[in-house]
Amino acid sequence: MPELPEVETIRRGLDKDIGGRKIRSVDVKSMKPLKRHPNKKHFAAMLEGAKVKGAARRGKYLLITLDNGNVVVIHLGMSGQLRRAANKDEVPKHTHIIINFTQGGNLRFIDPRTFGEVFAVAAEDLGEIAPELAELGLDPVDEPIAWQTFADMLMSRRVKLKPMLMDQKFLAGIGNIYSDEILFEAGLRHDRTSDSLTTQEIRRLYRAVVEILHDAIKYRGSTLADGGYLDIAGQPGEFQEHHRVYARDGEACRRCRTPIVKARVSNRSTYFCQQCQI
DNA sequence: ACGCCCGCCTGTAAGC
DNA sequence: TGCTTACAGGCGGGCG
Repeated sequence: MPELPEVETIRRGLDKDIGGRKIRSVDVKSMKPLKRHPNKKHFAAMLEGAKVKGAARRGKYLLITLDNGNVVVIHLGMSGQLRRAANKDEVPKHTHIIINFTQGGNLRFIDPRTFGEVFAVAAEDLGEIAPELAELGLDPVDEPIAWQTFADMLMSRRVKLKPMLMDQKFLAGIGNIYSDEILFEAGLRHDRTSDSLTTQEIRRLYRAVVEILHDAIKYRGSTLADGGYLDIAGQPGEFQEHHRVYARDGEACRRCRTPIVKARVSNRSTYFCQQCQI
């Protein structure tokens, strides 16, 4: 659920909200998200007493940098949320970690399905502890991709477009929702192979990747019917109102009025317009 | 090299 | 009404 636009919205909130704050203490309610730590103390000790420098993002990963040289890495998985709260606020179910600030208030990591992960690491050990971060592909929002690089990546492989867009080693940050929206915008079917695209189609796909992600960030991400994604203030996004295919099966295509089709592709819901996407 | 499936997990909703 | 089942999907791993 949280893909690049949602994570970026959270990053901006964090940067503004907790930047400069000092960490007084850390409550670990459950070790579930701390897969890479032997115990609670090992994690807490890397945070306590440090001041937050800022929040960065790589694909779907959040990186909170501290002034003691450590980095807190957060992946929200499918149902992870970060929430700013006051000390007296009720602690909801599935709250795994609470980071308390000296100025008052705290930041909570909440995750019902526990696919998310949190770990702290010395910045210089990041590559060793988290090789998957080093393997991430280009971030289409963080670093503008050269047109030729994009075309080369497509032409050098024979893969289906949807799995390719969702491959974090190719481009970082795109998941199930935005791959469908990007493919609609580009007018391409999910099962077209990467090396079958004409120059014009490559250009359309390239443009769609950048446009859809920027647009989604502008509307602060997508909050689906299950309310799985909320920003750090607990506010939903609005991009779901602009979805043209995702979760719109049976509804009329906004471009041609043909009903949007839902298919199950490699065990994932895929939405597309049979008329507009070739 | 690539496609596809599974397991991880829980809340929600549909179906019998 | 109450149970069972399917579904939501990010990601790593395994298999064909």
